[in-house]
Amino acid sequence: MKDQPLVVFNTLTRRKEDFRPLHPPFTGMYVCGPTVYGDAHLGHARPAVSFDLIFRYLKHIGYKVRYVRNITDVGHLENDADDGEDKIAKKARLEQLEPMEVVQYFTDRYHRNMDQLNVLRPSIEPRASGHIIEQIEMIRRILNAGYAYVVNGSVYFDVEKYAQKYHYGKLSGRVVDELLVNTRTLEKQEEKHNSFDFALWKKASGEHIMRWPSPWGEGFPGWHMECSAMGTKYLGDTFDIHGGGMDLLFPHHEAEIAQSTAALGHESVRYWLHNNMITINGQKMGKSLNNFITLNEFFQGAHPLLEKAYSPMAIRFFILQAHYRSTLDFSNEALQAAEKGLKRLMTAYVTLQRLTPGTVSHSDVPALRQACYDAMNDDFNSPVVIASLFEGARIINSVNDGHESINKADLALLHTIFNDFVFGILGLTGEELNQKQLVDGLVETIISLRRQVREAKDFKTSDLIRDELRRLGILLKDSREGTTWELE
RNA sequence: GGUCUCGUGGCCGAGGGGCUAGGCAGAGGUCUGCAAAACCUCGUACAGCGGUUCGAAUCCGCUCGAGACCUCCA
Repeated sequence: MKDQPLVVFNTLTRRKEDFRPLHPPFTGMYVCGPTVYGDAHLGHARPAVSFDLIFRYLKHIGYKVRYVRNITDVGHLENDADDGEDKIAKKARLEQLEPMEVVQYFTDRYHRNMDQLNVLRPSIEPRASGHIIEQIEMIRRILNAGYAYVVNGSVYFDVEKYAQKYHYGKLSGRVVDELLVNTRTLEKQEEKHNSFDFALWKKASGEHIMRWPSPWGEGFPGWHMECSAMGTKYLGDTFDIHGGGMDLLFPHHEAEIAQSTAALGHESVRYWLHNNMITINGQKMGKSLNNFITLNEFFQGAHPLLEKAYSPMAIRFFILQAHYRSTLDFSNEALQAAEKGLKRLMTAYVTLQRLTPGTVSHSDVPALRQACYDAMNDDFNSPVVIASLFEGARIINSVNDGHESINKADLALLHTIFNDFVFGILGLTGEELNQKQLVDGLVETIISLRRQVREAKDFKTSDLIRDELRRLGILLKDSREGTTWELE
């Protein structure tokens, strides 16, 4: 079952293809990571969880995966691709911090959020600012190949020239002639030959603080350069998978293809995988619409649109219940449904631990396992995996209730299925109860029961309760106002 | 305006020419001191209109509606 071909939907061909890595058992995957100028929101969780699922599954079926996910800390501009302020630099100016302080702060917070979601760390997490040399080198190669031009200390990609030999727009379906008509003409773009040309290197103006020396003067790299440079640096000139959000298809990924092809003479990426968006009230949740809810807000319930707090695992499960290429609509109702479904699955797992085998099985457990692999092999169809796992939960509960039985081999298989898929591949974890809340609640409950006993003048029982708690290190103190407690 | 998606029962979501997922919510039942959990049963959904076909939610066309990208966004 693991030997069945894995089929993935390649955005480049718009169809499902057999996944055949270049150098099995090794495979490489590059995914566009966050620009660290703010807290991660639910939209950021989608690619993180989706590609975590893919990373986990590839490893599960035996690949040695090198997973590269970058941190964008320079070059990502606001407003338009060539003349906005750098997002990081802007934040630094507003907060009166060094840009790298902003980067460190939000990178740390991003990592914390990803850990909470049980998203595995990538194998390599390169930063754009740490790869200026590689980017300059790649720009030089593009220039040498004749697909870029220098103007006044900046370097631009020559899309028209490139399009004469290669297919610009092959990933996103854009047509160069139409781009000319449809691309907005923006201010201060007179340096470019064509409006659709994009910056590889930008000259730094006087007040620009994030700047590096280059053959073309002091400046900084264009946003698209980092991924081309770092992807090929760590995964080779040709590598298997490149992922990211669908909103990056154009221009970001299209530009990446053009850059790599111009510099190397061939494309770098074999399979392009794109996750869809999370919507809120039918619209994409994103920075620009200012309709996003951060992960921390979800975890704390601290947002007007949230009826309550949602645990990281509820969020993860919510995301996995939809296929990664479908839009997923946020609502409190949907989130609460996910929360309850997750609880049902986890409770079944606990029940599974105390099941004892019988002589016959009434349910087809091997078929269940097969269904899980079939679903994953069909472009990572996690919702179908989850449906099968719920069938597993049904079997567990029925056996537990004595409505059916399961033989020894099938019981062992059920353990394997849950361990492999629930924890290993879907990456779900049991919710940890908040220990402090739990202790507080328990002690308060005991104190209130003891009060009833005391009111009934049953001091023998009330003293017994106090002594037993004291043995655990919990000291009860009775006073006129009532009973308080503390840990000794 | 261009390119491209998508419209599935109260909600979320798979599937994708005949075998009609799953979760949540709801109804009934079993169990039960009560409750919870669990199990069983139930609703018979595919935007509309045509067409192809023995047969369409699934293919084709049109209409309506929603969204994404075309500018930074995961």
